Amino acid sequence: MTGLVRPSSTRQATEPVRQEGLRSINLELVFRHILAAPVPISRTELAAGTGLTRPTISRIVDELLAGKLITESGLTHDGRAGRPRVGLSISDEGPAGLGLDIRSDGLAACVVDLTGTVRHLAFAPSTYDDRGAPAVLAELARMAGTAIEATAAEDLTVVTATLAVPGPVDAGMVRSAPALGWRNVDAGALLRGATRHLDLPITVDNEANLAALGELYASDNTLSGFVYVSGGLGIGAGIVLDGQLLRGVRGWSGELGHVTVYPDGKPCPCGSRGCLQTYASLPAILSDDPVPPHSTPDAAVTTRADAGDPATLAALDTAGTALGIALSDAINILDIDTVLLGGAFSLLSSWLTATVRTELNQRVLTAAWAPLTVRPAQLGPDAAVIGAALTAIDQIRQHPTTWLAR
Amino acid sequence: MTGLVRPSSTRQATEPVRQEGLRSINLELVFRHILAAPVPISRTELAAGTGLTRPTISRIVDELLAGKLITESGLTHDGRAGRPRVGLSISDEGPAGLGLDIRSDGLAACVVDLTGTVRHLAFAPSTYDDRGAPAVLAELARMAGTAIEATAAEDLTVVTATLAVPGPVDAGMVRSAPALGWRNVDAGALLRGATRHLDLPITVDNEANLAALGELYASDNTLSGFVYVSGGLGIGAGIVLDGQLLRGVRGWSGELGHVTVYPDGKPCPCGSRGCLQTYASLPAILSDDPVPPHSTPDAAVTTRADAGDPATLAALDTAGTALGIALSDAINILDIDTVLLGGAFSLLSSWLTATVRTELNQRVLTAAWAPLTVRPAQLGPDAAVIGAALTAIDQIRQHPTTWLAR
DNA sequence: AGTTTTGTTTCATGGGTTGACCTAAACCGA
DNA sequence: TCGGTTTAGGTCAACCCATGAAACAAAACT
Repeated sequence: MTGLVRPSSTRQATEPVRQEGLRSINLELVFRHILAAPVPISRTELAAGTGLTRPTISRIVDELLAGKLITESGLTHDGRAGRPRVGLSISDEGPAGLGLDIRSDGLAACVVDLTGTVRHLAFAPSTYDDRGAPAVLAELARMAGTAIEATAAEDLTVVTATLAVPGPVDAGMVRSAPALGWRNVDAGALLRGATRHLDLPITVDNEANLAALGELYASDNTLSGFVYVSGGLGIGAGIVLDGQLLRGVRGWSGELGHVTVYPDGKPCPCGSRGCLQTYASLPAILSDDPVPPHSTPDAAVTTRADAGDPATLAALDTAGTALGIALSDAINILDIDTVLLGGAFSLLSSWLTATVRTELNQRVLTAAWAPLTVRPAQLGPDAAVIGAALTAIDQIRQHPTTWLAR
Repeated sequence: MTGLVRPSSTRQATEPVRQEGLRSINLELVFRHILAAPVPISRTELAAGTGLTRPTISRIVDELLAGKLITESGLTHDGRAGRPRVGLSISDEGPAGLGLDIRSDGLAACVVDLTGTVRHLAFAPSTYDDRGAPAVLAELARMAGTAIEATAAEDLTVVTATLAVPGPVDAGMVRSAPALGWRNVDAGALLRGATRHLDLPITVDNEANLAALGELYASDNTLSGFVYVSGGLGIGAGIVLDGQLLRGVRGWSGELGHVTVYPDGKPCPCGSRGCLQTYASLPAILSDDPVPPHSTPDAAVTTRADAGDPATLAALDTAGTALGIALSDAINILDIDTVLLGGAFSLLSSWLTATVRTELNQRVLTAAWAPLTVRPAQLGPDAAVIGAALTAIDQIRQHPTTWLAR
């Protein structure tokens, strides 16, 4: 994995750059080169790649080694004459990122190291009907503690945490998360309180946004612009353009579930009519059939579809059509070339993909000469936790100087 | 006007920064501070604002003065004790940007100086039925020559040109512009050929995109995220988020005219059904009534609406509703807070705004707690030319070093 | 004339570069 | 097997150049 880093030729400083700042810029440049290298890279190769001289590279590498951000990983004997090169690669010890996720079926925690490898992944099934937000976040704080302890044994230091929540978030405040029965819950403050002893900086973000970032990492940056559609009790979307998450003015972008599909269609709890959610969310696909006890909506739909239940198949067709219409709106507006079906949709993709493609090909103006990709997400239900952990560590990946200055 | 500049805390270098690069970073920082200042600013104020020391500011200011990017504009006697401050402001001589626009009713050319002031604006009524792209672009090249000559007399040097075209553009290639009857016309190459003697770097972009940038400038950066909807024979949109134009993966974003409003609605020439264009474009509002000779579609609609023609008023209502639905999709997806009605819609706004607002308030999820603004665009039909000229000059505004190094 | 603030000059600092020289560790040919 | 060759990497000087600090000059006010 090479991370979220995208080259950008523009440089916009808001504060002056002094000589010391110069070193940190070049240090970050070198670090990004090491991040981007698929195999361990030598000092000389770095000098050639960055344009800096060997003495400067040596200085910087020494600093990175001292800060445990990179490691020397043995010699490369490639048969050529001369002294073998010393490989440098991102350290799998040192700083790490913690991801936390409140999923419809339980709580998840995840630790990712600097290389982007998942080092810890825990899941605890849970429901939310009977418990309030403080209890849920206290439980999550316990899981965070366990994750930090477990990875500390492997010489990892968790430096930041990101919490994924199924709903729009605004500076740590969860505006509304119907799946959890939350309204205006200050999840950031609650979690900070519950993890006070850990002293972690905590960020809260939308689940679909983080899952999109997870998929971006997992794709090794082969995706340039895509929508991650997360199906569940509601429908959310994370939009990535040019390797960057599109957050909107207030961070409430990606409300695909409330895009109008049929202007005079079914009423939606939001007050509008014909929202995508009323056709393609799990409750809509299940219509009024109750979910059997000890099962989940996700499982109920897949088992019925597998069994060939005609009502369910018809509902999936309706859902796919509606999803395709909403997505073609998004693509006409945004000009992106890939759709990732995530959340519950990743399990249902075999019933949805064809229908979605049909609608896209008909309705997206540029589809005629620029093909679109529709495929299930890679990381499945763990996309959001992993994305959250990766986001947390990405701050250090992009700005290693802040970690070195700790 | 303060320009497109937005502070960005991230710094991502792809090439090493040496001492000289350091100076250029700080030079650009200082230049942006001067751009952002509403009134002439002194060296000492710059030092306080940027965090650099006065000697450094003096050095940089000397360079900017030598390069004619700024001028010393007299002393400020504000009654306080001490030596009076020497005001520094953006030069209204020196580099300038040229904008060119192929409008449905004619050709336009515009020159804007570094301060963002329009210094030259010319319009030549014209139709396209009888002429091919080469003839049109040759005419435009003549207008460019005149504009450059006229402004050279005022000590302005046009350094770049941007061409606005009503249709999706891809590296200078106009994919399709139905209003002009163009398909796959390499407008960039043709214009470069016709202006070879002027030796200008030429960019081609979508008309709605450039108009959006024009409105952004004109708003003095009070807009953070907005959609500029351009009504005409078709419907296009320019989307600005965080002060930056959203171009999409291939630069084809903003195809609002082909957003699906009624999935089983009227067929559209694009092959789909129920596209916004089939309800809200000028031809749709005029339905089948022919435009009188010596009039334009724009004028025909406004005169009929002013006269209270019931069919036209009904059509405007349908158009407003469809526009509101499509815009609410865009806002749910993008999270922006302002809609600017541009092109022909700016003339029709008194009949459209209320209907659009109604739909937005019903269909946008966040409208309940975050109010939306809907208003006509400020610059009217000249938005695109002005935006094009501003884009051209904006390269120097953002990276003055490239101009100094010429 | 003294004060205050602005803008400039002078000098020291410090980072990066160049270039030279050196060591380490592989290969190669005798 | 051994010394020569080749390449990687480290170390040291000298230099460049932008910034910062402090002293200095300029132009207003009191």
